[in-house]
Amino acid sequence: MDNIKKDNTEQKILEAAHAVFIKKGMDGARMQEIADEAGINKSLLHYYFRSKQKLFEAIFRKIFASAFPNISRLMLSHRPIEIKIGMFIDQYIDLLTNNPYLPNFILKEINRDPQSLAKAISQPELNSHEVLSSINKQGINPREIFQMFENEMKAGNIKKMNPADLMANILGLSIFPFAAKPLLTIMFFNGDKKAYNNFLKDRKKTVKEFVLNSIMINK
Amino acid sequence: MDNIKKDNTEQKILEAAHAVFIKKGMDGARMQEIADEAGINKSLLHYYFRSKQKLFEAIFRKIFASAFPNISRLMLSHRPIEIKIGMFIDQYIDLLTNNPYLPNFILKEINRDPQSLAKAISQPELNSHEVLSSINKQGINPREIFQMFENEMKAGNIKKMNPADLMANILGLSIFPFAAKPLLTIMFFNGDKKAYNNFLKDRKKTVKEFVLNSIMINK
DNA sequence: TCTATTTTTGACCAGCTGGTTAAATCAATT
DNA sequence: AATTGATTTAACCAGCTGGTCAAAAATAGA
Repeated sequence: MDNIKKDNTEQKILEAAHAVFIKKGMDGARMQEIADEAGINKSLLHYYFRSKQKLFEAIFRKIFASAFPNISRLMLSHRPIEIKIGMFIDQYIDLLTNNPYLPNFILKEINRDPQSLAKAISQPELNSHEVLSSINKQGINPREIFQMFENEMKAGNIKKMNPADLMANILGLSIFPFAAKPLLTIMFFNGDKKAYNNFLKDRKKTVKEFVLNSIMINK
Repeated sequence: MDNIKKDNTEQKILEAAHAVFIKKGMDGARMQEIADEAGINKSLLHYYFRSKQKLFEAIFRKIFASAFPNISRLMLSHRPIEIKIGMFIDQYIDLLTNNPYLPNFILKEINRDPQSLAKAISQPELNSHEVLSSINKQGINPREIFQMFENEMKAGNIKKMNPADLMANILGLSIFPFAAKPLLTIMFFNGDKKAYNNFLKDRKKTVKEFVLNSIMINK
């Protein structure tokens, strides 16, 4: 069998499906559109992936995994807490800047079908060779990160608070401007896209300042 | 003409459409489902509202308006800034607690069709009698609020920062836990819904502390 | 070259969706 | 009771969607 050709087609399908699904979501995407994007016959989609659902699940796991880069490795490393939080915000906003459709896709799909989410977490990324380097293969384990936060609090390095709140705050501050892009562009910047982009450009700095101002203990 | 009957049917349609659209969104909603929910024939939907699009727009404006309670009146009132921000966070999280599907609906639709958003802002809520009391009829004007923030900064009451950042931070911190409910329930609380609800219960307090800790100037 | 297997295609289908239409029902006026 | 106009219904339709299938094309092995 011609593995090269097979892999090529499968790869083309995956890339096309990724592009279409992330733009339109599961409901909005059309199999014909994916086929066109891949430059192949629609039936081939069903030949390689039995149904739209199966194809979507394959893509969803990838996209979902890419939305959570190796947080754990960074967060559990031995650096000062303010450095770790700062680096995380930097990396996360960089990720969102390069993949601005990510938040919208994730939010839409986890609300449309929360089951997929559980599945994606329990069966993370089984693909053989082309695993994105940024994926945390063990899945994300927030409890370890929460524990680390609590240790820093006990050590008196940051103010005491619910670690889930701290994590949610960091994520919310990072993600919101991307998820609500059209809203902010129109309401805050009167439709001026350049003004919105300038706002985004400074966002890494301002989020870091905002978070650290809030949680660092004045010495 | 029998205005009572007409109003009744129209009202039933609006309520049914509201319920279905907020659950499924424009793409996922079915005219038949709305008709069933209202207990009427599907053709009646087209009799009262010409098309699905028209019906959706009528509902969208209402839902969108309800998502922005009279921020301006509160924010421009003569109270200390920390009180105003605290009250706003209280009110907003209360609103989201009572309408947990709001963030998901708004985020989904403003990204699906940003045009509607512009329309909803420029043509806010023209309905005659049953205008929600919480709606700011003039629409929201963030620039006035930004100006107020800047005045407080100049007066040395809060730290200097981009007012758009401050507003985005307050909104993001408030909205994110609701928009990402399934994600947080599974990843943070291991699927334990009670733990998620407890988290939400304290959220007003923790968001207020987080924001004020960050922006208040130590005296 | 001939055969067997895999890959690709085009034609097709059942089911659902938003929407239309003509007829039936209802309510008010005369 | 008859007329008129608004409201409601049932039946229907065109178009699209995911999916199937048999045949064709490509490939690999003998």
